[in-house]
Amino acid sequence: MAPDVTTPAGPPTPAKPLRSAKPLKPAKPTITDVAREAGVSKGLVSFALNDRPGVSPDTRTRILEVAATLGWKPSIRARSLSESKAFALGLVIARDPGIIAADPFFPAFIAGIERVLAPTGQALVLSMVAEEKAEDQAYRRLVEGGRVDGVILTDLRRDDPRLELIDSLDLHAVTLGHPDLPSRFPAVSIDDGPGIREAVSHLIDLGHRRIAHVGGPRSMLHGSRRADSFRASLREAGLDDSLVIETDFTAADGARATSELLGMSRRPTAIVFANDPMAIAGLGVAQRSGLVVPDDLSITGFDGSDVGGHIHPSLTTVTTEAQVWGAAAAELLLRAIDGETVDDIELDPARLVIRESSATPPITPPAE
Amino acid sequence: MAPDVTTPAGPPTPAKPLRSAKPLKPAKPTITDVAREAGVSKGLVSFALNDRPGVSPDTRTRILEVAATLGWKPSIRARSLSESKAFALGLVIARDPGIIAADPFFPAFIAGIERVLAPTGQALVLSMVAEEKAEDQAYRRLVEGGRVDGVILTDLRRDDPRLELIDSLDLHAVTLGHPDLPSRFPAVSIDDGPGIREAVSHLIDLGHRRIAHVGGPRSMLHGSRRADSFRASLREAGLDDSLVIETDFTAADGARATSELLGMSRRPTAIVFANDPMAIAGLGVAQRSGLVVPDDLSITGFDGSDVGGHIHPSLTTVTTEAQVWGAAAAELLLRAIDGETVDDIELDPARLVIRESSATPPITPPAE
DNA sequence: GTCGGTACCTAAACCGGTATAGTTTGTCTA
DNA sequence: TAGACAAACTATACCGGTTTAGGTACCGAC
Repeated sequence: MAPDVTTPAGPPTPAKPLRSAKPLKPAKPTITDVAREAGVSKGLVSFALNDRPGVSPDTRTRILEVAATLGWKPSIRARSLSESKAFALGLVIARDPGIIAADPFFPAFIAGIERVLAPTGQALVLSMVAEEKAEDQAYRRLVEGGRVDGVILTDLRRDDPRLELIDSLDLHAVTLGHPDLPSRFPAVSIDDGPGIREAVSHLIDLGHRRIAHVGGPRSMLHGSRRADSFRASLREAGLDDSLVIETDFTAADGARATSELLGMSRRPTAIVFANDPMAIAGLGVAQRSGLVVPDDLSITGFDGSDVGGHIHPSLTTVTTEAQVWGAAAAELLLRAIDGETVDDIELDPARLVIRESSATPPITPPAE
Repeated sequence: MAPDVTTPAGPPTPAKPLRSAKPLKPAKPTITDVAREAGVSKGLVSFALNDRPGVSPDTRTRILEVAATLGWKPSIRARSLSESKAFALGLVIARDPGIIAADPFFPAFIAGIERVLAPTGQALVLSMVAEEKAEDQAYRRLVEGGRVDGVILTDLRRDDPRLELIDSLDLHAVTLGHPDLPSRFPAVSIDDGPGIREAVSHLIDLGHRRIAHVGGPRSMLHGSRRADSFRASLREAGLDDSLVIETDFTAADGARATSELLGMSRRPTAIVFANDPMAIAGLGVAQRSGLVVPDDLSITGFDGSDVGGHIHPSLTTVTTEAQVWGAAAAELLLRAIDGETVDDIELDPARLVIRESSATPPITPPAE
């Protein structure tokens, strides 16, 4: 037999140095493959796989078996196009990464969303933008290509323009907390009020009379609502409610606010912070200026963090179940997308966890 | 003509009470609408919109104008199906939400990814699972339906089974850090070594001779590498390198490890922690047991957090630029997906930031 | 005058599902 | 024994893009 000239004779070709040593790609099966293998039409396979009537029991099991042995998995891409659905939810976080990093809320919240989404085969598309002005674009990007079926709106603001935007984009949504505008979107909310009130009355019970609040931005609804609850609690007790300082939720700004409060001629004996990172930073400022917490100054946080329980003194804080929020929001949104008319959900109110950073005030009021 | 009995005659049906008061939905335009409006074929519109040759300049501009006035936006769903691409990247985070919450790394990392992704129109699909065993499922879900074109692998472990898994799933990937197995995936890495070495020699320069390390899980590569660097630095200085305690990265476990170290007969005068939350918890333990930091004990953290700079004393730490990591990883992965052959990227090594929690050790060594 | 080539454009297939109209088969009824 | 009707199944259109195979028209060249 003549040597084959097309492939030069010689030593057996050494295995060519593939970057990936995979010779043949499995080429994952489509519904057409299943149909051919089962000897039925494509449409019938679709029926069988979606548990719809009009398929004889025998045929149905045969189709399912073939699909299983072939390892068939539905293509979300095809299904998306065909059903005009994305099978995904969107979450846009519009905060400076530095702030989010310090805030234990989002990771737990996202974990809660995932817990609900995973079993349904849906996915979470996350978009994180630094500035609020880029937020519009983020939502537009998500919806324009049809990437998501709905979004979860966090960090609601006063007169939040996103409500209008989402509405105009014809998208489903749920809000975290009740917006201050009429909204056609269901809301998942926790009443911050009881937690703040608990914190304030805890401090009053201990004997504090000058209590300050280091709050979040008033432009954010939960920020302003915590401040409102704080003021209301103090007024009801007949105390001065004017010691409220607004911050941007960062540890740095929390430290600044604390310095300001401690520099007053009649400084407060207790400070209620709107989140844990600020409380921890405030604790640092107090200690730095020679005060002993809680002997000279009591401190409470919000949104219980892991570290708060381990610092010295450990932080009295108001805990919220971020995971439960996430799960509830995802569940509600999925149902809304499914066409159900859904109602708002009220979750259990935030609760105070008393630890070491709060105690009776000094007997002689400071600087008086 | 006999009255139609199928639809009973009667007053005109009143407008049904819509929940949304939007009468007509805009029905966003497709490429076919553009084609009809511009008087050309669908295919030509596709050519014009994708800057491909074969379209006369006049026609091209006309098509683009029509597309603009109609407000046409490409459907990612259709494009996905047609091009067999998802136009999305996946990130699976397999840690307990509590740990992630305390760790400032991920938010910044994700922000970095977004910064690269947003301009390209791609999206980030996030999956967060609590247990490692659910991880496989998470990756499978992402890839099966074709939701992502590639994934970013964080928290590499020893003999990480995911490398094999991703490979078998025929997916693109980048790893954060070099895996300990041969891998066909490009890696983005920061050498933790210099940061740890800087921290150790900083402490040695201050006069410390008994230095301990509270490290991450040895099963995680960056955990064990930090520990290795720590040991090597000490050995090179001729010091005891045996004081290494393994933790799970949580503040609670950091506190436990610190207690253990401080309870020793000859306790260390300095502790190098593998992350900031553990360092802060460790600081709490030290203070609780009556030690003054940094006079009696020096402490360093890792992965500089926002709060670390505001506690008292402020935390000496090793900073890593998580945002830069994220951006680099996303960029690399996009290029790999595009078919380019890409090389590993080495980022600037982590650097020590000296603050207040490190100082000269006490003159009389403790408990001796 | 026609041949070849290029520039511009159309028609139609394709991606992998779902939805719907229509066909076959069998059974029950009149 | 035809007609009605339901069950089981097939064929095909459709979602909205991309891609490829053709098809004109116009050009210069021989």
